[in-house]
Formats: sequence, structure tokens, C-alpha cells
Amino acid sequence: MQGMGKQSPANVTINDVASHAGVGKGTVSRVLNGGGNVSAATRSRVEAAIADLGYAPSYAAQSLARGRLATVVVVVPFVTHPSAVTRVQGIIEGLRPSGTPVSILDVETPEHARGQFLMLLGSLRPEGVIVVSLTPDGDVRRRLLEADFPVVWIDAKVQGHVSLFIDNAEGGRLAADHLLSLGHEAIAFIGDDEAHSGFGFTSAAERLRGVTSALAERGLELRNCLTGPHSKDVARELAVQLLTGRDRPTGIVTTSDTQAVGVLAAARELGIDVPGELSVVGFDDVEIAESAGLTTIRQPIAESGRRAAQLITSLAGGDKPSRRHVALPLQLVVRRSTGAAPTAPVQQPATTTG
Amino acid sequence: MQGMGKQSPANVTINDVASHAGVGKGTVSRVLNGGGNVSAATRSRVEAAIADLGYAPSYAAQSLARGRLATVVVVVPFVTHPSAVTRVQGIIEGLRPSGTPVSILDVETPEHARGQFLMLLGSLRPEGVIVVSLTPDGDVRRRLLEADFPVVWIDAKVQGHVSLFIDNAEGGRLAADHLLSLGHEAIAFIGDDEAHSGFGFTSAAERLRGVTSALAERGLELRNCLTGPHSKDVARELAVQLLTGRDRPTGIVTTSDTQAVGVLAAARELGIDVPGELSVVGFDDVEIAESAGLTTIRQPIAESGRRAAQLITSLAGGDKPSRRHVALPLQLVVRRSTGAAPTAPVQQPATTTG
DNA sequence: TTGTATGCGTTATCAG
DNA sequence: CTGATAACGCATACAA
Repeated sequence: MQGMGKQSPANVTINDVASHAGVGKGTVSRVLNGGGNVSAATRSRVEAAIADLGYAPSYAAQSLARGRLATVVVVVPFVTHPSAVTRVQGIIEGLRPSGTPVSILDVETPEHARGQFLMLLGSLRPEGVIVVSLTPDGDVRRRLLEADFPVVWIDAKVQGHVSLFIDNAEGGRLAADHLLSLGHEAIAFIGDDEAHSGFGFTSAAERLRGVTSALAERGLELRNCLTGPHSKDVARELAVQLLTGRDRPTGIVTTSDTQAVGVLAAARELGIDVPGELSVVGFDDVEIAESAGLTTIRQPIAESGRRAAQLITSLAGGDKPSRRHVALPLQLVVRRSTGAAPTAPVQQPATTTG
Repeated sequence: MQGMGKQSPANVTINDVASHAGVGKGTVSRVLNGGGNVSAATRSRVEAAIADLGYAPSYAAQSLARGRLATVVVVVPFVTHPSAVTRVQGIIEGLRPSGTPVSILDVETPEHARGQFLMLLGSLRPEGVIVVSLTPDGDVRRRLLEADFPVVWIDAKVQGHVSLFIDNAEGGRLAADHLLSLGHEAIAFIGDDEAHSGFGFTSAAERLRGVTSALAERGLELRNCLTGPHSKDVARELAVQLLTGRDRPTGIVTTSDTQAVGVLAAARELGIDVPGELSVVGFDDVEIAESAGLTTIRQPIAESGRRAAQLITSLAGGDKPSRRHVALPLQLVVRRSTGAAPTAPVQQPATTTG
């Protein structure tokens, strides 16, 4: 049974290093960490021993002794969305210099999210947490605020917490103003059906508000507003609906590039020329936007991840945040999917009997 | 002295639960884990106490006591590549049922990779490791094989290890055969410059081999073969070179959809009609391929991640792998980027002096 | 079935 | 500057 003892690498511990170097384990620990008070001679002896034995400190033991995991945890819903992916990439990139491992906690439903937060709080106790596009219940938020690790929120403005976000209404306004400036008056909106997600997202509603208020300033009303689950195909179907209905819009604003690409697909299917007969505006400016030639509202997605990572690193290092809330810049990026409104109505609306 | 220990939330421990329930900590541990020998009455008392106190076992302490981290680590280069992203998504998805956190270890260079593997082996000691598109040195491979946690390789066939991979040469052949069947004879290749990556990748070379051998079977030779760092823009530049040169090809095979999209961009810039004057084949069938209307060689990327995750879970559970090596299926997906070869030569090659 | 004692590998505290 | 030694919180072998 145990005759074989362990044939596995019999992981070398700090004790092995200590005896090999002829010092106490405390000393080894010191050279490993801050290493304040160690004589040069001892230090080099220990370092030699470490190299000799190929010693690496046990992550679990360190975590237990220190009271926290040397890992940054990212809590993110919809890891399949391109924007979520890009954010995570930014985070990983921003954390690379520090060498801190990144753990991904995917969440599917609000209850699932709650569970993940609880396990994070009670069990994981990581070095820092980055929450993406999520706003958990008040009690979880409070516990997160009281936790002894830093938390940074991306794409959510949370009271008392450090957060990076965008002005969604302004984004909607930018999109609408662009179409208006091109002469469009029949503008429709395709957005997420956030109410049904259960997460309590509000960004689509805010963007819609931006659009309608921009239109209102010109005395116009939104031609149509369709929402559905966030996906390219759903957006395509909604667009078909919009484009084959009576009040065909000449411009469509969407809440993501994914959806905009769906609208483009619908237009192609229906033989509607973009941007000749129809202009489409996306949101986010993820990678696909460029290759699809999409006019879109760019938000610095990867950048938000990078900044969150840097913030976490700095906060975990004991720094105080200079600003709690940081609004990220938004920018209209014009490509091939928008153009001047058709001079003649694309489709003559039936004149109502006067 | 030690009374002040920590003023932090004084996280509730297994001891608190034990005393609250009036049992020993061993019992609590038992109901928490396998829970074999616990009377129903005691069990419910303990469970009540756990719920009362909102107890969650410390991940670090569990890890230390058990000797391994309840985390699956993914080692992956180029997290920015769409295919890498998709694989990670698949892994996360496949691991969701088990609730195991996923840690991402990004690697930039071979040395970096080595360091990550070493820290993984010596320090992290996770529940399992999934290595994506990487083949480290022999000694690291051996240590990985001897480690007491399971390792699954994706996109790499590694001696003695469990691995999921594709037949790259077959992929190249599929692409070339498709173009050949459309009447193309002037076929060029744009691929990764893997030699300079330092990682020792060979997939591009294997795909190229598939292409050339398919051509050879018809008595043809590759018109041109250009390589460079893997990026859309580099591919675009290479394509411009190809398309403005003397021997303009009518078909281009690339080693990724990203590159194929670059080729498409080049064609558009040059006013070359696709697929009228030029056919383009991608590789992978990532999301962008569909919206770009790219004909491509589909490999089950997300699926590979899911399967790897399931394999890890099963292996970590003590199962023996049924098969060490699994070849994933490849499939030609025809879209709008390929069509019949132009009947008249697009560009009359200057007849060499006879 | 259940409580107790020991070990896991570090960090941190405290004399020396 | 350095070597013991006590936590850290849990799993587990062992005793009861």
C-alpha cells in the first residue's frame, strides 16, 4: 500500500529548503516574500537551495496562511457575448504584468449569480473581484463592499463601489443624431429584451431613451421599437418584420453589433441595399463591426477590462481609489452601413383616407 | 496579543458550525463531504447550523488539506485569437455543471509558458489542466504526465497524454479539393509564420502540406505561398501582394478565418470581385466566418473545449480514458466566398519567351 | 455513529 | 538578523 510511499514528485516544501540551506523555515519565507531582514549571505544560501530543489511555494498553503487567494476573480454573465469576451481579454492583459491568475466565474441566471457571489465571499476570498455587467442584490453588494478584498465593477454604476461604465443614453443619442444628420426621419430601434433576462439590466432601455430624446429634439418620434433576446438571429427576424411591414424605416439603431449584423443579414435577404435604402447603427465596436463595415458606437471594451485590472492591482496593493466612478468615453465610428436617407420614400405609405 | 488577530469579518469556520450544532468538527466535515456515516438527526442539525451561520468552507483550507485546488486550469496562448476564445468558452460551458472554477493562464512566449507550467506543477496543483495549442518541452510533458492531476491537450497530439486534435493536412486537402472542383488551378496559400512564434506550432505547415498534395494529385503546383504573423491586417497585406503580382491566383487558401477576412478586405480594396474573380477559403469556422459569408473548413472548436472539460471531470473522478487520442471531425462549409473559377484568365500572364 | 488529534505548507509573531 | 512556534481552516485516521 504505502510501501510505495509516494512516487509522485513528493513535492518539496519550505522545510526541505530550510534544512537544505541550514536555516529555519521562517528565514526561507522571508527571502521568498518581502525579504526585509535577511543577510546577503543567508539569502543567497536560501536562494541556492530553492533553485537546487526546484522549490515552489504551495499556493493553497500560502492562501490559507495569508487569508486570501492570489487570484483575481471575474464574474461575468454571457461569456459567449463578444463584448464579454473582449472585456475578459482586457482583464487578462491588464493582469499579465502581475502574473496573477484569473478565475472566470460564469453566471447564467440571477440565482446562479447570487450563488457565485456567496461562494466568492465565503469560500474563495480572492485577491480581488471584477464584476462585469451585473448588479446583484443589495445585501450581496453590501457584503462585497465590506469584504476585505477590492471589487471593481465594469458596465455598472454601483453606489459606494469603484466602477467603470458608459453613458448609455448618450450612446443612443450619438447613434440617433448620426442618422438624423444624414436626413433620416423614419428610425426604428432593435434592442435587448432585458426585462426577461432577470438580471435587471437597463442599458438597452437607457440607450433607447437616448434615441427617443434625440428624435424628440427634432420633433420626431421613433418609428418602431422591437426587442427580443440578445442574438444575431433574433435581431435578423425582428429586422425582417420591420423591413417588410408597412412603415419601413430608413434607419435602424441597435443595442449591439451582434444585432446590427443580424439586421444586415435581413437586409441582404430582402434585397434591401445598405446603406442605399437602409442605414444601420450598431453598438460596442467589437471586432466583427469592422469586417462587417458597421457604423457603430464605440465603447472601449478591452480598455475597460485593462483598467479594471489595473485598478484591482492598485487597490489590492493598498491604494485608495482616486475616483469611485469613471465614465468611459463613447465615440461614433462611421463605416459603410450608414448613408444619406433615401431621397424618395423607399416605400410609399398608403395615404390614409382624408 | 492574538486576540486582535483580525478585525475582518471573522469568517465563520467549521468550528463555529460544530459548536453551534453541538457536534465535533469532524462530523461537520463529514456532512459537507461524502457524508457517509452521519445519522439523519445529526446531519440535519449540522445542516441547520450551516444555513444559520451562512457557513461556506474555506477554499484555501480545503485545498491545503486535500492537497489540490478545486480549479481547472486552462493554459492557452493568444487568448486574443477568436478560436482560443471559443475554446475557452467551450471549456467553461463544459465545466459549468460541476461548478468548478476555471483559471486562465495566458502565455505569450515559450519561456513564459514554461514558467506557467512549472508554477502549475509546483505551486498550483489544480484538479486538472487543459492545455490548448501548446506542446511544451519534453521534461515538462513528462512531469505533466506524472502529475497527480489529469491533463487534457487540445489541438495537440501528445505521446501518452489524452488529446483532442484535428488532421490539419486533411483540412488543407478539403480546402484545396473544393477549389479544384470549382475549376481553380491558380491557387495560393496564406498562412501563419509559425517558425517565428517559437512555440513550434506545425498546424499551418501541415495544412499547407494537405493543399500541395491535393494539387499534386491533379498535377498542379501551388501558385504562391506567403506567410506572416497571424493577423487580419498582415493577411490583407499579403493578399494585396498576391493580387497585384504577376501570377494572380483565382483561389486563396488561408489557415484561419481571421486571415481569410483579411484577404476579403484586400479584394474589396482592389475592386476584385469575390467570388467572381477570386475565391477564398478560411479555416476554423469561427463566428465571423458566417457573417463574412466565408467558405471555410469547420473544426468543432467550442465542442473541443466542452469535450476536454468533460474529460477532465471524468478523469479527475478517477475514470480511465477510453481512448488517449481523439481526432475531431473536419468539414467543408461552403458560403459566398468561393465560386467557379473565372472562365477567362483574369489577368493574362505574359507568355514567356519560348 | 461521533468526537479528538494530527497533518497540510505557509505566514507571522516572538523571543533570542 | 534568525530560529522556534503558534495560527490558518479543513480533512482524516484513530479512538471511543
